[in-house]
Amino acid sequence: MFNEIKTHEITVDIVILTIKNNALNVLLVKRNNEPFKDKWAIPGGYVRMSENLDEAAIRVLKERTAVGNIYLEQLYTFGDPLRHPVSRVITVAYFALVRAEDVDVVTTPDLAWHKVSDLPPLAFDHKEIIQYSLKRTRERLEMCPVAYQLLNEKFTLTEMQKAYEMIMEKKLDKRNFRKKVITTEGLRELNEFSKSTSKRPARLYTFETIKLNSKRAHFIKKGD
Amino acid sequence: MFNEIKTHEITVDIVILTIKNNALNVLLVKRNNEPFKDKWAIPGGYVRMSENLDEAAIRVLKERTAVGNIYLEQLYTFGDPLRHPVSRVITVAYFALVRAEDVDVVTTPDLAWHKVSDLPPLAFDHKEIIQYSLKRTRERLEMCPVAYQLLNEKFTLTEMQKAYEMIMEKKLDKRNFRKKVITTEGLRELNEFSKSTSKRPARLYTFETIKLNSKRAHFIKKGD
DNA sequence: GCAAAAGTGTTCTGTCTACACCCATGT
DNA sequence: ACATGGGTGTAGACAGAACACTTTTGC
Repeated sequence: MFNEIKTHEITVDIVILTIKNNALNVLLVKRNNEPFKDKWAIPGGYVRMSENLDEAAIRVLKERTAVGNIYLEQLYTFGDPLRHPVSRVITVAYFALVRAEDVDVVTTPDLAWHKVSDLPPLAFDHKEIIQYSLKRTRERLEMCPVAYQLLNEKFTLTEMQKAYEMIMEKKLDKRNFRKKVITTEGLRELNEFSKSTSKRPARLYTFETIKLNSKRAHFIKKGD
Repeated sequence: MFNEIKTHEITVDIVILTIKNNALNVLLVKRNNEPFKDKWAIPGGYVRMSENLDEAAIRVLKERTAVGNIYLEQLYTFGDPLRHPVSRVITVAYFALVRAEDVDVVTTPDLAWHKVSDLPPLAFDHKEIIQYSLKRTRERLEMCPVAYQLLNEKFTLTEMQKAYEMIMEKKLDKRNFRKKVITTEGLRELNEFSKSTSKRPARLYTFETIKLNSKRAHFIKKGD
């Protein structure tokens, strides 16, 4: 009986977020097959028999980007029978936060960063998946300094504040932000200063230790 | 190639929690098939082609219990290739909070409530799934009054405090608890008092409105 | 009348918010 | 010298924590 068929196609799809050009960006691929041919989608792939879900997510991530220092967390599993117009595909969605300076993506007309505030039409339910990943990122931000995963290894407090403001979608008070952040465990003040930008150089900071808020989230280091 | 096989068996498993006998309890079934024959497990079942994941979870829930007023939320998807010793089964875990007074479970030697503080050996990775559901319940408790889903429709503040203490696994201060809870939106003081227990009767309260913290969580009402 | 649980306020402390000016540098 | 972003402190509001006694009832 149709209802009793019990094997399904399972994919992982990954929302890969980074900060680029002063905005939060997500990596999208243009589909070159039906369904949704020529529409943009988040990167994904089938789960293989021999790998667990996290491994599948990491594999898909590495197929698209050469990156070190990734924050990776399972987001939610989407399984509406109609989410895929042709067959039944259940997808385990992940989201990843990556550093712009660490990312090595060869962007082509078919693989590109898009501002999350200005997304093209997306395949499947990928818009919903991206929206949910933003909500989850906001929640994480309040609990542990995941934002550091979006920042370069050395960063100024203004850069960090910009990152928070982008994700939280609201302006923060400079003095209050710095006061709070400086008391954060694991943040270290460096004796180095930004030089690139004109005007007064800003002190650089770095994170020495990060506490994960869940044993089910991963920080993947360069070379893993 | 083996690695490329892309369909999997997919199940939903549900951690069903309630308060019984002054303790947090989880509903378990005794398996009557291999693998793990005669071990306890959380209720689960295969996802059918025509239903989405939430529907599958609700169906499994209703196969085991006749209940109204359920809080139901997707928990996490477990997909380790070795979690099932025989075949590859990926499970989307859910957790449900139900009211003792609403639950109609015919408990038998093969279907019974167990105190979460005193679990028997469990099949598969179900121990881990239960642990994670408790963590999530704690998180939810801090954000929205899901505890009301575990309490009877009318309850005393002491009962509510006991529920919080069981889930948070720590003692709370009576005066502070009451002060905070009474300012909660949606809690209504009734002109009724508990009679059953000896000693001074306690005022009863009820929730009139509950805010969900996520559009992906459900309150399922009686008769749905 | 006594055992048992119900009910009730105040103080302290730490955290979050709002808010405006001087400083160091490059041009 | 001036334009630009970097850097700094204080006061008020609010929320959470600590803490002990009186009240009401059943027996």
